[in-house]
Amino acid sequence: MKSLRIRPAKTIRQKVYEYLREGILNCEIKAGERLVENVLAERIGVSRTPVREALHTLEREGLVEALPRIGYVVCPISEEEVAELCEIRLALERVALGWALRKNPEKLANGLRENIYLCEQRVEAGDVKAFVTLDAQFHEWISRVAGSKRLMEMTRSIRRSMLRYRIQSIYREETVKRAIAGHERIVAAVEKGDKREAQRALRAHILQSKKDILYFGFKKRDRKD
Amino acid sequence: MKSLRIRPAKTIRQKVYEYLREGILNCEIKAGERLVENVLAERIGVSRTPVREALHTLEREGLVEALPRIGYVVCPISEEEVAELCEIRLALERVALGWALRKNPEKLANGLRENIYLCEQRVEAGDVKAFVTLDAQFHEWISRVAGSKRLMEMTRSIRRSMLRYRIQSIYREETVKRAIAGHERIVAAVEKGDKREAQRALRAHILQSKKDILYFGFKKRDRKD
DNA sequence: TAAAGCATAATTGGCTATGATATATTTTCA
DNA sequence: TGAAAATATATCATAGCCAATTATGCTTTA
Repeated sequence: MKSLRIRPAKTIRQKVYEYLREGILNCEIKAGERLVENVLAERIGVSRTPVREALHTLEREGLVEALPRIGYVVCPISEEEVAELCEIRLALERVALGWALRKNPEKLANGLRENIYLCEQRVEAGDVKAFVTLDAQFHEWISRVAGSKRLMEMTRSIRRSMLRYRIQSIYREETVKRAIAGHERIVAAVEKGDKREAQRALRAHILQSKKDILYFGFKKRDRKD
Repeated sequence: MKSLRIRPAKTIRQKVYEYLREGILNCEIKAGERLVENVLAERIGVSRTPVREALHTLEREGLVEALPRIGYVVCPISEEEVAELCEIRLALERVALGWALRKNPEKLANGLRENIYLCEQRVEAGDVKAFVTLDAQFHEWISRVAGSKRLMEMTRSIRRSMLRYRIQSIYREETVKRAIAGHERIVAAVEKGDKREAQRALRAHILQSKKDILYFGFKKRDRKD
């Protein structure tokens, strides 16, 4: 019997792109660091072409800056940008939540409720790190039920970008528990079918996470420039 | 005296990208049409490399779909997508308007007021088509004053995508005049410093344009599938 | 010594050619 | 007719090359 393959095999440029993206988001590749086509190609063991194209994709996503004929550098970070991203994210996820509630509130509620269950289970077991993935899934579920591929891509991209900053705060039990409480409030409103309250809860949740990020991600800095 | 050049010369891939983008937005390249690297490269008179990279950019922007190992096709259009885009656009421009009002309301008001003046001038002179550009500039100004490069890119990209649909409605004197009136209401609120009214006006304006697009862009269709 | 000028290196942009791979289409043959 | 095989098509990827541009280090000179 032939094997059914829905997803085509990943192209090399996708693999390279994802590899570099993860490196940047996990801060293994630091802000300001240069990315040189040749060096990367040799290190990874592929030709320049897919590396080049992966860098272009990263540029379009805003993770690296392309300086023509000079090279690529990982974009630096700033508090303003975090605040910016949070507000854009909030606006987009509000739209997603509205659509999801209109389209299929039961499906929405069920998925979110299950996610919270998994979160609590993991956190109780001491596995705080699992929250990174589960949190992403929580928010992605909203966009998924909303049914807009475009909106899902946009929110996902923004959430990803923020991972660079969240990394400082997201592993703390304190912030994780607060985030789960935020999720809980959203789900409760969704289950009651209260759209306004759900959006208020989403707003509060995202703004709280913004505070956490800014506090834990930037408090230690002491730059003068 | 030598000319000062801040912006480096455009790369070929940028030119190809813009060329194809305009073609798609103006509907000279129709939805469903295939884009073949070789054919385009030969027709344009460049090698395959920049064409390829331009296609990747178009894909990331959502104008073409990449079928791995098969080719590229111009994305089809649908009413749902237009509605989607309008709502996303509304959410993002609301954010932009809020920031712009907070940052520099005078600069915002002055730019918008001048734009309206230019619009009226052109329309009175019978040049309805000029509105396409001026309308883009009106909305871009809001994002520009807001001061977020990211937000500006996002709203611009969405507005551009919609040009494909707007093309049907935007040249009609009726809709142009209605749009200018919408702009007028926004500016009036901005000049009074009334943020809530400004956002209401923006909302009304964008939703009206949504109606126009859906009416003039889709009323003639009679598909059965 | 310090500044200016020059040569060189580094890096991406772009072109060409070629082969690999996956999909679509046509032909062949039972 | 219908399935299997061959062919065609288009992207994916590699390799190597040159061009354009910027950075850098060295040399020269006042």
